[in-house]
Amino acid sequence: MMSMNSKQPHFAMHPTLPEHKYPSLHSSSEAIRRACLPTPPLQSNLFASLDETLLARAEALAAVDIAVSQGKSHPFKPDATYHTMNSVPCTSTSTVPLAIKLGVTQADVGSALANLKIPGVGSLSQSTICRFESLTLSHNNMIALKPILQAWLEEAEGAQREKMNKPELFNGGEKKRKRTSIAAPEKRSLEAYFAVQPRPSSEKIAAIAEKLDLKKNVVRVWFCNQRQKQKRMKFSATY
DNA sequence: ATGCATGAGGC
DNA sequence: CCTCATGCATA
Repeated sequence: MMSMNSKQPHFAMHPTLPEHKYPSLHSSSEAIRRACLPTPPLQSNLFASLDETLLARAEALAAVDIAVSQGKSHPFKPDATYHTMNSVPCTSTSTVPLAIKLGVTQADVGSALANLKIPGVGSLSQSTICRFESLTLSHNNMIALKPILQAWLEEAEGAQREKMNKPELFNGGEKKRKRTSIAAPEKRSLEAYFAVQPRPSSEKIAAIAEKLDLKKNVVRVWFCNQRQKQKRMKFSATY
C-alpha cells in the first residue's frame, strides 16, 4: 500500500562508504553481505522509507554542494521527506519503532548488536539507536549503520527474544561525568556569535568565554557541537 | 530525546 | 584544533 516506484537501494555500492571506522564493512562477512543486499520483502516498511530518505538526502546534499560551489543559496524547498521519515514508526520513548513488535527497547537493540558477532561491530548506546531512528545521525553514519541494524532485525525476527544485560564494566570510582548546563542568555549570545563566525579562532573563543564567564573548553566544544548539528539541520530546516 | 563531552584520526 | 562517531547524564 505504498508507492509502486521500485527504487533500488543501491547504497551497498556507495563509493565512499566508511573509513577506518568501519573495517567490518570492507570485510567479506556473510552477515554483512546479506545485510547489504537490497531491502528484503519482509519488514520492508521501515527500511524502504529509510532508503528513500537516504536517497533524498544524498540528492539534497549534492544540491547543497553544487549550490554552494556556485555561490548560491539553498535551491530546494522545505524537506517533506524528513517529516515523512519521522512519522513512519516514530514513537515516544522506551519502545523502539524498529523493535516495537519485538517488544524491546532502544537500549536492548543497541546492546544486542554485539551478539551479531559481526567483526568490528560491538554494541551501541540507546542514544545512537534513537538518533538512527529519528534520522539525526550524519548521512554517512546512517548508511554505515543501516546494514548493521538490518542484520539485527533479521536476527531478532528469527531468534525470538533474548534479553541481554549490559555488563556494567568495572566501576573504579564514582566519577560520574557532569554535564555543564549553559544558561539561556549565554546560549543566545553563543548563537549570535555563531551566526557571524561558526569557526572562531582560539583567541576569539577565549574572548567569548571570558565575556560569558564560561570555561574556554566549554565554548570550544559548544562550537564543535553546533557545527555538527548544523550539518544535520540542513535537512530538517524549514527555510 | 537531546545537550555537552570524549576520543580517534587527520592535517 | 578540527571533524566525526558515539555516549553519559539529564530534562
